[in-house]
Amino acid sequence: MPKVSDEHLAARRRQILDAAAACFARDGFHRTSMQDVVRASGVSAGLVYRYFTGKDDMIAAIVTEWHDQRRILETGTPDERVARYLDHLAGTAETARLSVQIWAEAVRDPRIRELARRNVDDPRTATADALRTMPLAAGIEPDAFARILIAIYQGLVLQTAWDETLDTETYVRTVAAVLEAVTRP
Amino acid sequence: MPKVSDEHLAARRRQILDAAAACFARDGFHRTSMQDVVRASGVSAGLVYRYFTGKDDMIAAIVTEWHDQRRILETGTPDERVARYLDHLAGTAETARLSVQIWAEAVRDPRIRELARRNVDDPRTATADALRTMPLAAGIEPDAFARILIAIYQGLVLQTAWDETLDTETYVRTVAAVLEAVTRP
Amino acid sequence: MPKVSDEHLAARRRQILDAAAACFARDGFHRTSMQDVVRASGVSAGLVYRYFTGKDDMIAAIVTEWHDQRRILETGTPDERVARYLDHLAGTAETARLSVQIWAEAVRDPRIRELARRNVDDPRTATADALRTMPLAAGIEPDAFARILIAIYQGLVLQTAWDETLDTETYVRTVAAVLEAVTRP
Amino acid sequence: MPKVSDEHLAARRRQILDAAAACFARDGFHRTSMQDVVRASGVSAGLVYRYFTGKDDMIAAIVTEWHDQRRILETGTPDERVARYLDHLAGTAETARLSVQIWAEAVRDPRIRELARRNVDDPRTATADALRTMPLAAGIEPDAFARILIAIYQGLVLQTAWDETLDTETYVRTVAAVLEAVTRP
DNA sequence: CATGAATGAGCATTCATTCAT
DNA sequence: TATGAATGAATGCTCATTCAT
Repeated sequence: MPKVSDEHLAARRRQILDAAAACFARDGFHRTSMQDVVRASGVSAGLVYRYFTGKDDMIAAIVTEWHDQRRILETGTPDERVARYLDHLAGTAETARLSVQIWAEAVRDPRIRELARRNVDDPRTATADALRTMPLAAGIEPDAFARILIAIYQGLVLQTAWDETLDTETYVRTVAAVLEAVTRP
Repeated sequence: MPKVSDEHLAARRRQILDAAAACFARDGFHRTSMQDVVRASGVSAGLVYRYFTGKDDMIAAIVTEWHDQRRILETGTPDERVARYLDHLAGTAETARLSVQIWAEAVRDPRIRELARRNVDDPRTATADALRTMPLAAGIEPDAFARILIAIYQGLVLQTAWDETLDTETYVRTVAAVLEAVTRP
Repeated sequence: MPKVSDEHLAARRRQILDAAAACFARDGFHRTSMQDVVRASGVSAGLVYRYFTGKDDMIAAIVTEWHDQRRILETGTPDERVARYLDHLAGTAETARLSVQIWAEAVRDPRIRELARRNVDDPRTATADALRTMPLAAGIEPDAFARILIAIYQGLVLQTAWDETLDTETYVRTVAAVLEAVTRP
Repeated sequence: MPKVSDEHLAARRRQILDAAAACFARDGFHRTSMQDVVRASGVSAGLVYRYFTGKDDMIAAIVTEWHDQRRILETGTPDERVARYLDHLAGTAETARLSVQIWAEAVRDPRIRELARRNVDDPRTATADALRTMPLAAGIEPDAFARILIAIYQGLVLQTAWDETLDTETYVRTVAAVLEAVTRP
């Protein structure tokens, strides 16, 4: 019985998942056929179904990995968190495109929506807690401002998904200036 | 002779388009079958094709209407624009969900992407011009800050699409406070 | 009650039938939609169904008219018949194309096949009778040669349907020479 | 691993193509639905599309095979060609019916028309060349008489398509006698 | 008499999934 | 383990026909 190593299994799974992610980022979940994934991954149709129970399972795996990208804003000193937040504003275009597809899927699939919302809520709560320890400009509600910071991140992801040439550097600098103006009144 | 009135024709088109928009907002463009639209609109399959050449044409019509929702930030005094911008932060959940589906579609369809980008770029340019006439906090680049305002709008749309209960009021007030902090240094 | 004249009715019917024949000759019966006929005839969809019970009825009407084009070889002196036969070898391309479509339809529709076969058999029998009164070259069976003359006619119709530029004149002259060689041994 | 043999693949293709040809011969190309072909071939709907890109491709394959039935009159001594020509006058009824359907399709599809015309022109040219080396009865133009021989063939195909009981033997004998009368003046 | 909006069954085709090898 | 041929339900769309006006 050709029992192969766990590394081999994991590598195969990665190979399929990466190919699928590339397809999904480009064409969306529903315009990507399993044949597309099969072709892109270089394995056979049958094999895909030994690693994933079906298309939905594959989507779930990709969404789960995407979901784990949060936690950026949940640990460290406020300054560290700000630095990491600003860093992450500049992501790759493919990641951005995949995110947008997942956002759309979150609209119709409650389980994905749950994950997507936690990707907003967990960092937001953590950020709001941090903001409450700081002096804030007049009228700034910590919780709402935390939500605004998430929105700024999401908006940039969206704009990056549509325009690879977008100059994130100036954008990041100005976000920093906004943070400065609001938290150092 | 059943050469019916133009109003009737327009109303029929609306009826189909509204039903389609509701389907698309809920399930996305590709998970919505024409049968779904047919069922939701209450007309027959054949009739849909008298008003639209096909599914793509229907999507195009919906995207075009969505695209015309911009121009909010392009006319009036700065104060009027700010008021209108803040007003529009609080949209309906269905509109938000449809927007997210269109964003996702914009990733794969260049024509839709073009419209989506213009929905960002036209207001952004107009806003940046207005910002240049105002005193700004240190480090705030007019163009980047205009983009941030769009991002804030987009982020709220996204969060509204996932969570109907989201309290937009506090959010809007805090956005106003951010504007205050940045433009009245 | 707007009771119109019989001439009007007949003219309307002709108008529709001619438009239909043109469509059928170009695209065949099954690639021509009723919408095509409606468009080509310039009347409304509903009106077509006041003159014909349906598409099949319209086809039947056209096939019946086509069927009445036989009888060429059934009356007159042998010489007159030969002259008329040779004359009819050179038909218009549109008529030829319509004939080919009818032939194909005759393969699947027994009623049309019956008419098509009578278009072969009636002239054939009449011709064979005439041939039996003439001296024939060695080995020429009157009935088979009559069939051959029909075949020659059909073959030219077919070749005309595919090639409008076909030179029928030389062809007709050589058919006459064949007749000469066979009937004047 | 079900990388099945090439023979298996070819056999499957044949199975589908034969079933399709039978359907097309009986009902014509446009009255035959893919479901009909699927039913007749005994395979699933999906499988048909692994062997043919669509209905048009299947028609093209059948027409191409049909087209290769020419060349009968292009090689060998004149006597051999005559023998083969007379042999082929007696074809099967199904082949005849398929030919008629292809002829009709040739009227509307320029690519099929091209093949159909070459099925006339290639043998005709070869035959005319052969005829030019022979003594001919008065008034017989080699090229026109070659065309007449094609017409005789086509006419018999057509009459066979409508009438399976047609006695081809007498017909063939009389065609031979005509050839005799014309080429041995 | 005449219109053309409306119908819905039927069509060609795709695609997630299975299973014999 | 790995393959890819095979399945069949579902999709977007067309079209002959009807009927309210």
